[in-house]
Amino acid sequence: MTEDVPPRPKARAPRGFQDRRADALAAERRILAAVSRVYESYGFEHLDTGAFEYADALGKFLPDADRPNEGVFALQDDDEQWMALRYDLTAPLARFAAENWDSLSKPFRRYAYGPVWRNEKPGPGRYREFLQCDADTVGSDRPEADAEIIAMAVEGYAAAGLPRSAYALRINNRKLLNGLLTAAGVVESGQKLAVLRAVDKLDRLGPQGVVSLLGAGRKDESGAFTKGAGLASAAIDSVLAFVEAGRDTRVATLDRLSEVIGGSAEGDEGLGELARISEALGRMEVGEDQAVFDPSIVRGLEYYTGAVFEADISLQTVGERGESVRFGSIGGGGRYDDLVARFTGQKTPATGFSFGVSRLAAALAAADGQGDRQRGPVVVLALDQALMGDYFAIARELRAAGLPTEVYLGGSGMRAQMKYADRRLSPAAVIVGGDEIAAGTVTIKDLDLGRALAASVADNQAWREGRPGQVTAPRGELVAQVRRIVEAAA
RNA sequence: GCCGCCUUAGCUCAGUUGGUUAGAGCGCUAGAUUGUGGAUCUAGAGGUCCUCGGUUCGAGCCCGAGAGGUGGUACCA
Repeated sequence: MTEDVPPRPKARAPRGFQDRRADALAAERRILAAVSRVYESYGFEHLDTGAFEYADALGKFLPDADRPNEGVFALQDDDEQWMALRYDLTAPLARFAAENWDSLSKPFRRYAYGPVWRNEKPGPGRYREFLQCDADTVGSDRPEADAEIIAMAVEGYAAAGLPRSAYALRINNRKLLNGLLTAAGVVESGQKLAVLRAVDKLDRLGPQGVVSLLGAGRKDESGAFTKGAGLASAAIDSVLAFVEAGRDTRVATLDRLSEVIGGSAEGDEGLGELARISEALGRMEVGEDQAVFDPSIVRGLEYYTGAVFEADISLQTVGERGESVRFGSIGGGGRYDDLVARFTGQKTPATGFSFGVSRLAAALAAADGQGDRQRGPVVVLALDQALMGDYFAIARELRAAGLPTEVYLGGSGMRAQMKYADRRLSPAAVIVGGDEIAAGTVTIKDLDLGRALAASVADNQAWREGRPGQVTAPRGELVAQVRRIVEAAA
């Protein structure tokens, strides 16, 4: 009988999706706990919403029949409605706030964290599923609300464990550049957008590159040509002067900006908002090195209407192959006064910030040298089938005493069991065979001690017979002996 | 989306002008060591040579298309 062999599926994660193991998860959990504590200390309430939203709630990236998954992961519900996985936490917040507006106490302040999904080309440090952690204030147009968001972001990074010198929040206001462009006679929206994109590339291309992109266009090393914004040279000069207006302190930058902006109504409004943010940041004692006014910050998102924030990490690390590893932006946000209005028709001021948790975790791991590995449990070796009951009794006793413990459940011999415990980074192994049962004792091995000694032992016979870190104690001392070893390891 | 490069064992890679049975290191499993982790030695398992089509007596190698990966660029709510 010949049977068709069913094709075997290839075991692989979808591209852009990653498996995270205990070490990475523990790091994420630490970050989320630390940042949540900061948010709650400012009075923000925790909110969780579902992974899916109806597509029309997600904004202008609606799935259409031809390309339903452009940018988002979308599917059609059994009532034909399009639903899509959320691509950030802000759109669901806007929906929630609009849906519950009448019953919420205003301003509504909430924080949220969870995975978001984007259906786009993955790259290094860029996934199609990743964690964000957001805090937003809905219903306050005060610049002080922005200042508070900034202060929390700075505090959040510190609480997560980033060294102060490794990060900074860069702050700008959309109204400044808008006002400047209006004053310079640039009113066409496509052209404005091109200017924003050009300015955004200052850090990567430098002033020269930005000037080309503001003007006719730019050809890169690969020969590809990017069309420019087509500004006149006078306008280019004023944009460049604006972009380079950054000074050592927030107040000095403000002074310089007021010289450069040139008195448009919108520009003055932006300056006024930044001044009040500056005042509040000063009184909240947010350091000049932690929160910087930087006119070149744009944030691509079109929905921002006022202040914009972006967190940069300056950490430079070296990867496994000696290449330098750069982490991009590790968070961003800003003021979006029109998002809730999409649902309610009423202009509702809102401002918020989003931590890129996954990137932050990667940055932290690089900063402190790959981070700590999670310790394994105490392993009770299964040496004798007839004694399995005793092994489970021992494990129960240890767990009851608060010591994570497992009985080895594989089928391999003792050597493999020791190796198993070693590779799990277990602090101790409990060895009970016929000898111990007969004598009423337990043998406990301190695996860390052996790990430390291993380097200096060359001869296997000596290594084995030396039995480093191994004690045999009366059965009644089991918990005390194991606890001593585990606590020394922690 | 566009341009370049790449795809051979779990991982990193070698593979001669196109010629018999496709290799190495690391890792994995086991033995040397009946009850002891590292090192050493030995053995073993592990392959759709990315896929499909073509050229050829013969293709891992040549040609075409596609997929995936990667770097740059564009976009990025």
